[in-house]
Amino acid sequence: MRVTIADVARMAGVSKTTVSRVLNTRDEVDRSTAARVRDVIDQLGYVPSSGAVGLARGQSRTVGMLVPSLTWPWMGEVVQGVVDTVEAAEFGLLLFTCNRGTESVERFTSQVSARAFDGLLVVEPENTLAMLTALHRRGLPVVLIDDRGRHPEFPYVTAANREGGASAARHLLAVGRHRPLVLAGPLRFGCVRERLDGFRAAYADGGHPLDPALIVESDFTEADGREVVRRLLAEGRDFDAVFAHNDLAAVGAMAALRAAGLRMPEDVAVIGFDDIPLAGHTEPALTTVRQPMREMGETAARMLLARLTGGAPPGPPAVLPTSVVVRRSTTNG
Amino acid sequence: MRVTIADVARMAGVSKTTVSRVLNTRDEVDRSTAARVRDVIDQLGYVPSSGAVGLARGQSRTVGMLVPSLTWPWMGEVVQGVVDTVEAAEFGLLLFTCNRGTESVERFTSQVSARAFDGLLVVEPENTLAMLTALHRRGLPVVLIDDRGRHPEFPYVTAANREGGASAARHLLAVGRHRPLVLAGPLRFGCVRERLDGFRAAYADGGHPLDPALIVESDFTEADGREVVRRLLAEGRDFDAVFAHNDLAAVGAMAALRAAGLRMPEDVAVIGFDDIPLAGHTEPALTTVRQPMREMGETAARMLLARLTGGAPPGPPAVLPTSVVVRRSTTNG
DNA sequence: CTGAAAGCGCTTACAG
DNA sequence: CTGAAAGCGCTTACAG
Repeated sequence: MRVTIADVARMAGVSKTTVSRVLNTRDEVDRSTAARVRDVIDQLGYVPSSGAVGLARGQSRTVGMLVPSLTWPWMGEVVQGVVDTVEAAEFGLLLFTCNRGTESVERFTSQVSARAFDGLLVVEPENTLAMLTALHRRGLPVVLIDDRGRHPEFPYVTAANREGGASAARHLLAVGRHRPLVLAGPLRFGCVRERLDGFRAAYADGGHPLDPALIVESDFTEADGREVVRRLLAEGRDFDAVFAHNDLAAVGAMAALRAAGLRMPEDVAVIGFDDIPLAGHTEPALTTVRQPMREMGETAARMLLARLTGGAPPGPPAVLPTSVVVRRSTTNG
Repeated sequence: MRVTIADVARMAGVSKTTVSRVLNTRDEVDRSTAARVRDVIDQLGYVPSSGAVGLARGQSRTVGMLVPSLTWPWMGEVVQGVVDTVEAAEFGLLLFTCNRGTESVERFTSQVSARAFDGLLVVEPENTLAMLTALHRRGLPVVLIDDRGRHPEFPYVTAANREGGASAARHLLAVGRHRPLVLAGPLRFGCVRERLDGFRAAYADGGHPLDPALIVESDFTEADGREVVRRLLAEGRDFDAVFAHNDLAAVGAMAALRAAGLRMPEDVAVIGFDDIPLAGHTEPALTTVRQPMREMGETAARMLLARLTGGAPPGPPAVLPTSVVVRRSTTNG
């Protein structure tokens, strides 16, 4: 049988109220009484029922996390950062995905109403934004981990995309590349426009304004990255570098370059964005702009916990710095 | 304010008992009464509090999952399989990691005692086995997703390691390799011994017994895979293939082979185990024995849910088939 | 410093 | 078919 607070109270010869007080370390308890109660707790191995505590207190000490997919290359880092932070605060983490469309969204929404968690972390909400806004207005604390759009309604954490793009440009300029191809992501995403802006501005500053014909929209997939570069090479376009807006597209670009018999980095230098695990293992290894995914998860979790435990107000977005990880695809020096 | 069952009861002109009955679709309710109650529920947007339901019923409709790390290359697939299955059954998934040693293990244990979840899924419990055994004996349903050891006490799901090793051997034999190097994982792991046994038996069957000097223990890391192969090449060992017990070690082996100026697959064919995302992107792309990670997650979740909802007894282990994914590292035909 | 009692929002015998 | 009441295991005014 489960050990309850009543068992502890009986055995310690006090009321449940008193046990509850020592559990919650209120200082109104006599020291020797408290010590006795603590002894009994240890002896019985008593642990409060989280469900009962949650019901009585009106909160669950649990955080929800909604992700589009767990199989994206960088998602593990984000979730790891969140789990670590949430566990350290002695909260639980309830994980949801919304990969099955409407059905999962509805199921998810009802979990919220069921008060299964006190606050919510969301990664890149593309089709759940309306739902999230409604939940947020009803009072659910929400923090976004999101690069793709701007959501003034929510606190969020993101990477320094503009500066990331600029640093990619400065790196390519430093290795002497003046005609870069930009393999951009979908231009409807905020992060894509920012990376592009930063990159463009830095090239202009460097005295080599971008050729508009060498800015091409792609869709973040390896297949499309490969196809776009193949096509441009077939058209005879001239470029000495590729800045891909994510590593997967960069890998596709590298495949197309290799197929065309071009050497990297001698003929074309390639730089990506993300620093997924794969980046260190391509041939040549891929130089890339690193997004601090784990730190982004940690930061988002801390922001949410601050609201939940401290009652802190929403607070400004957190923009975490990127860094260029230099590998062989841009330099063999 | 939160809508409760009392609100619904009042508005529908019935007792809370009746509302609870229609919620739980007991058939003892008059059809028109039930319809009226359902109307009110929709109108109010009422959703039962999961905490209260859990307390009253003595179970949480939540499954716990304990993983060593979320950043391992194949972990995303496993967790995705679990989440999908658990969500479809309208259970929640509470995620834990134990990457911070004793402290996290203790915190985790107390979550169990707190009855935060009804059953537990565990991935490769290396240092938590004692704790898990204790929990299991106290009545917590546990299912393992584990290749590394044999745990007769628990139901588990695993891949067909022996057959996987045998299929690697048959593939290498089919491409004409008779002197393979086996880059084994740590021999204390069950999966390693099984992969080795299957591989050895298939080579013996093929008329080419393995050379014991070409079976080398390594530690599943890329760095060690590289170092081992480098050393063997330096010693002048003669082999025409490498069977690495995981893809990461295979990638290390490929780096060492390339550094030695050997061509793949012409001089040495390489086959790995796992089929992590990276495998399709190495140069040459890596042939490997695929473990169905997502299916393993799904299966484990189903086994656990069967116990939780159907009260089914523990049941036998599930052994899922592997398959050889042929890429360029073993054949350019 | 301590305890009796009400309450959190449900479910479930039990009685009718 | 329906409801009053007790109970799940806690917390928290309130009173002393």
